[in-house]
Amino acid sequence: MPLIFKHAGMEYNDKQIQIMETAEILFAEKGFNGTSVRDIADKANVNLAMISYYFGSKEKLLEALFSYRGEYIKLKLESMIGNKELSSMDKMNTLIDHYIDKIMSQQCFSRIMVREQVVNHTGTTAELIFEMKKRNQELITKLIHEGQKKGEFRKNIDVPLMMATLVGTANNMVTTQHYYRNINHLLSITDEEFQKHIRKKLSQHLKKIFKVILTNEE
Amino acid sequence: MPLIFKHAGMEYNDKQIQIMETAEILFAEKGFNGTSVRDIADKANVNLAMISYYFGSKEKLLEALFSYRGEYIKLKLESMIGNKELSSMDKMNTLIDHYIDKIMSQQCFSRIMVREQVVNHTGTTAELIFEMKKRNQELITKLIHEGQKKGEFRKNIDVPLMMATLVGTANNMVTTQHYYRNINHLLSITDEEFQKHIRKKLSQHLKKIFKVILTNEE
Amino acid sequence: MPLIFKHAGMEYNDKQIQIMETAEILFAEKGFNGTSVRDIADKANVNLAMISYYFGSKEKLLEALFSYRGEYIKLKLESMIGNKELSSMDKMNTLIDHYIDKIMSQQCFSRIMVREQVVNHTGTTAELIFEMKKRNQELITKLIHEGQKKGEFRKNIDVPLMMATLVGTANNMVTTQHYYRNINHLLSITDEEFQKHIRKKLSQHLKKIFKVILTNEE
Amino acid sequence: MPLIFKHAGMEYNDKQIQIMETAEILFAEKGFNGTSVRDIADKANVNLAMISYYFGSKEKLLEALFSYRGEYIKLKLESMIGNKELSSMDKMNTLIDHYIDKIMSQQCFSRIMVREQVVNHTGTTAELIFEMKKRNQELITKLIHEGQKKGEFRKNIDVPLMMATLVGTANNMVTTQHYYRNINHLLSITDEEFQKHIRKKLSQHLKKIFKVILTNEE
DNA sequence: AATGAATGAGAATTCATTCAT
DNA sequence: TATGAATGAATTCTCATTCAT
Repeated sequence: MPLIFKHAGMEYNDKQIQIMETAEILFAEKGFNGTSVRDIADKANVNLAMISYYFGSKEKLLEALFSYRGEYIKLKLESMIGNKELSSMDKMNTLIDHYIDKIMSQQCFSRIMVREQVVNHTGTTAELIFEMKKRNQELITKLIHEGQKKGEFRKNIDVPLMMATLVGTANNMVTTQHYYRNINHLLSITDEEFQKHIRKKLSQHLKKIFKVILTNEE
Repeated sequence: MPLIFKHAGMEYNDKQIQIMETAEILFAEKGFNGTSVRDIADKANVNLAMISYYFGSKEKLLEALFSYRGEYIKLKLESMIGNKELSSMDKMNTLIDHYIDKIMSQQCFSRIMVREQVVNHTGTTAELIFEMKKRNQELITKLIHEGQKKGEFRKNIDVPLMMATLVGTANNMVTTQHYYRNINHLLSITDEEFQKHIRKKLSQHLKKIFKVILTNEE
Repeated sequence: MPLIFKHAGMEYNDKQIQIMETAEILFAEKGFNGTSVRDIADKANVNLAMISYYFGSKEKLLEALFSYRGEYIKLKLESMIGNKELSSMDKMNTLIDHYIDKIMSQQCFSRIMVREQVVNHTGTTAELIFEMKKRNQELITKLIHEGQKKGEFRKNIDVPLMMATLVGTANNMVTTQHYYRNINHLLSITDEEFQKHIRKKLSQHLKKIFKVILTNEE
Repeated sequence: MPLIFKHAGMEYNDKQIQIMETAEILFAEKGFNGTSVRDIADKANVNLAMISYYFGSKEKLLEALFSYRGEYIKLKLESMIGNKELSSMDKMNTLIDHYIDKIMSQQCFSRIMVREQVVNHTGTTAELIFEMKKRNQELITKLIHEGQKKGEFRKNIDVPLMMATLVGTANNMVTTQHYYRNINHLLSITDEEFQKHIRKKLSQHLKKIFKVILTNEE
């Protein structure tokens, strides 16, 4: 059984990646429970039994997907924290763009995360999400403390609430973009242009909000 | 057949409400596909066949739940729009509190909505959500136009983006509140107090944000 | 329970007849097992429970239908047997027309009989069919003996085989009439005309056949 | 998925044949709707899920059975049509025997066909029956035209009516054979002998009838 | 290392019937 | 006498997983 070796710094072969990326699309589209392993096998053009063979179970496939997709933000964050040449607000703005970039470029995964977060908070997946969240929040808190120390940011910043706005707004846009496109008469532009448009709008919008949250005294 | 009379102004009997409210809890906890009708029947202490008997199918039960829970905001909104004694900003602040109130007091239903919005945008449920969203957005747009005409609000307000922040932030808080409670050392207070705390925090936070979005020229 | 009085010379009230005639149409269309009592109740515009109330069970409803429809041929046959003014061949031809008339005018019931005959030969319905068949066969055998005694008919007539041709041909025409209409380019005439056409054709056809069977010495 | 390869010239593996032949017996005995897939699985000694696995659904199992059993007559007919050494009447007599042989040797399937023909004329099964019927009728019509051209057969032969007698008589005998055996005092002979007896009787009977239909002028 | 065949468990739904009123 | 509400049993079908090869 090749299942054992998948831990910590796990690496996946082509077949496994192919399966995970297909599963990602289907999970995003129909939900975890709404997707059968047969659906995944068919769409990924692999043998049905291969999914159990490589991942052990459907549940573990989801966990693998989380470990495969979840490493992204951390790296970006860590590399930035120590940088002395940037102001704390610059860093925060960069961070906002990183979050937007992650959510927008991994829309399928974002949808899955949103769904999984909503349901009951037990199981390995929930733990993975929790860990990810916690780690990110710690780094951001560090960044904010830094800004507070430098006098750039005001005191009494409720980090989780602030993050709820960042993540909540971006995720909400991802899940309601078809509606946004309708309302704002953006049906004629290409999808690529539309994605760019949303990113820009989100970026301006959230930066403006964050500026108020982080600096406005009153 | 008791199925027929469920249209427009639909009224539900005690058994039906009992089933819907049980389903709501379970759907929120385990997702629609993760909940079996047997789960619902068991928890609601009704016969398994009664669910099909009263609602026709699991899908239609969800739809019934939407029609049962979805009428709330509209009424609140409509009654406020015409009020001449309030400033537009007052109305908007009232609206924010209404949204928070709805999302916080119907947390299970909010979770279900979030999940359903994430998956594929077809089917009766999706249509119901779409209609609800559209109706609300139209009323809010009206309110904003009113404020713009009076000079209270600035031009160029992106309503869907603004709503994404309102709804996205509140929903994100609902789904991550256990985490919030941990981080902010609020484990000792009662749940009731905690809920009150969140509401207050959310209210302040979103009102502050909205003030900037709606008035700040820059 | 009003079930008791339904035996022997049973009489049915309007509601019961309404139910039986609706059931007859549906049984013919979708088969006994393919028709639910709910289907019947809906189509007959009666309360669902009324069917059990009046007939005891779905099975007994079918039996009632058989007793309601099955009395027809016997009477016709009996009244003819003793008639001394007709030749045996005349009687046989009249009999053929009676059978055709019965099968053609009660097509739904004929279909049901065909279906029920095909399945396993146990149960009250099977017994009813068997009784009916036996009685008819006895009368016909009497008629044939009469003809043989008079020298009109030849010896060695296999009555069941002969009846198989009479009943089998007519039933086959009933169940494949849509096909017959296609093949013979009779799509433009009215249904009434078409039914008349089939009856006439069947009558000529079977009389010709019977003449050979009954008289040709070979 | 083993479902895909079942098209046109379809071949079935042992398990599939085992299932189909068991289903055939049960469908003949209790009707399609009267037989549950569980019945079939139990009697065929296969896993319940295997039936869906191999055939997709109960309905498709019936269709498979039709495709498995329905190819028989066509081949016999086609190989005979062109034969120049036989008279048209010889061919017709051979045809009669072929039909009798098919119906008598595949009694279960014949019963199923009779039942399915009786109910509503929609769905794949109905289409399969229709196609089969049409094809056979066309070949027989060809044969009759040949006989008419040669002066062997009279004009104005109603083919569907003639076929109704052939098929209707044989099917009626199949479904009422237990009754026939009773009446004609054939209870002491073995089943094998009885079957042979019926075939012979049917053959003589139908050939005699066909001779009249096809040649007798008046 | 990879897979076709198979399966036990459980899914949603329908059904004929019952029963209190 | 008639019926709305209710239900236990059975239905077909799908599912994730296993296992021999």
